[in-house]
Amino acid sequence: MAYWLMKSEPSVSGIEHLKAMPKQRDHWEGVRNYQARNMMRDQMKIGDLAFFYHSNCPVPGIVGVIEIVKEGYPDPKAFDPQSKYFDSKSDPENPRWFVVDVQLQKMFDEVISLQELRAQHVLADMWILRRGSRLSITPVTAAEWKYIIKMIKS
DNA sequence: GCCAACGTTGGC
DNA sequence: GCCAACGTTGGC
Repeated sequence: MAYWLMKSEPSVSGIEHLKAMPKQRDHWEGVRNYQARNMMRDQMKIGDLAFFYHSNCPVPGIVGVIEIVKEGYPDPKAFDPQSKYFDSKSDPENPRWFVVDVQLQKMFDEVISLQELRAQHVLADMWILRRGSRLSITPVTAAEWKYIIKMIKS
């Protein structure tokens, strides 16, 4: 079983949006980066857990835990000309973009902020904390996962 | 294949 | 809004 961190902008689709969905479940749409695509298409497995990260907002940080409940399949929005995620170069016969389905497992009472994460020296090598890191889906090690889980404020 | 120009991300 | 760091595009 693997661990991940998945970024989303709360103004576009934050954890509250997922919480409001039927069964608190939704597909993770709109990823248009090949590295992140490859992870969704090839590596994410049912039962994997991911941190839900809010980016580009007043207090960026980890706001909850989600579980992968359906493995990679073509992103339907890439074929929908009405969608902002439409990609004319994505051929249904050979899809370019993929999604996974996720389900909310835990929403934290308080955000574990980027600032707090940066203050933990043991997390210095974490992907999200590396300089210039922009990738929207990144792997998390088991050690990082365990450490961050202990930072949840109850 | 190189690389300049451009677009995007995302913290601050 | 600024801007550093990346990723993508397209001419050559």
